[in-house]
Amino acid sequence: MNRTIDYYTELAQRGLQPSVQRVRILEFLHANRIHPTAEQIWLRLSPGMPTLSRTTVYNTLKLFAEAGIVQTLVIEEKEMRFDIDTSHHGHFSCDRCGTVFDFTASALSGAVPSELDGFEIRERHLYYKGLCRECRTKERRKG
Amino acid sequence: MNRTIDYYTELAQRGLQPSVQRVRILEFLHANRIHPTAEQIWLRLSPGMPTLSRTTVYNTLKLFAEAGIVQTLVIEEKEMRFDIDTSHHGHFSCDRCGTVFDFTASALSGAVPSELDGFEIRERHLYYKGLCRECRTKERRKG
DNA sequence: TTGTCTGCAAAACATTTGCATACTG
DNA sequence: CAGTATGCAAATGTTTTGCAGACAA
Repeated sequence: MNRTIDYYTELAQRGLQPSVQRVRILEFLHANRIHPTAEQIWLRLSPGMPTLSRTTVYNTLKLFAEAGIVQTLVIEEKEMRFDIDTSHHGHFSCDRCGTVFDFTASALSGAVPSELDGFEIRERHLYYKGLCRECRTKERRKG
Repeated sequence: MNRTIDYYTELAQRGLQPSVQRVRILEFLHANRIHPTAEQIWLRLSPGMPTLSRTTVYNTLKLFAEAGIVQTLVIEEKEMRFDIDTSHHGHFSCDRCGTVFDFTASALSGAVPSELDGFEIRERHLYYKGLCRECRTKERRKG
């Protein structure tokens, strides 16, 4: 089974033109569950596609977000991250190594507080920050 | 009772030099619970303090954040918001008017999932996005 | 007087925009 | 052929940095 074809048809079925760039970006997101930034995607794909521009990566990610293919995470200042897993889950961002971890979060599926009655909720995000296990160990060693 | 004096001593007690700029920014944050951006604070204070620079506003907010006087919200892309209320609560950001609302969120005080065992959690944020009551009504009127 | 704070100008950085060229149906 | 996608270069907007002068303990 050919994955490239899978993603090609996935895009086509959603009514999006399955250009080479879009298929490769979608492929990358499925294969690399690292909540990448646009820059990371570009850095990893451009060696194999020398003409790929950052603009296209940005355009494509915006398109994917609007189509509901990815969710956008604004957990850190400055750069946005993209998650191909659009299910409800929490995100932990390590202040030291920058890695973003997933964790299960039932709070995101529960009832909405009455203070928000009448509000239309489109997105729910639960973000934790701190030190991941590995970085915490390293910090302790240093002092 | 003189509020300016209160904030002056609050800063002094925390070991921060209570400069005119810092007192005014602290005062503004207490009086305007709007989760302002650095730019908003500068826009509102500079008419009364013509020499106030954006740099000072940024420096001061960073200082306040490090001192635990404010919490920083990265709910929206691009600009950071500052909240003088450092207690556990959720934030709702309206996609249309940009207003950030508070809501009670017990999920932020509960237990941490076992997936994060060994992690050091320093911050927890719950962000909702969508349309606030008022904007939802307006959207419906438009069709 | 010695270190810290302020504020200007310039830099840094992620993202967006304008537009010409290249695809694709 | 008509419409959409790509990609370069330039613009945008927020935040940071370098540095000189002002201020405070």
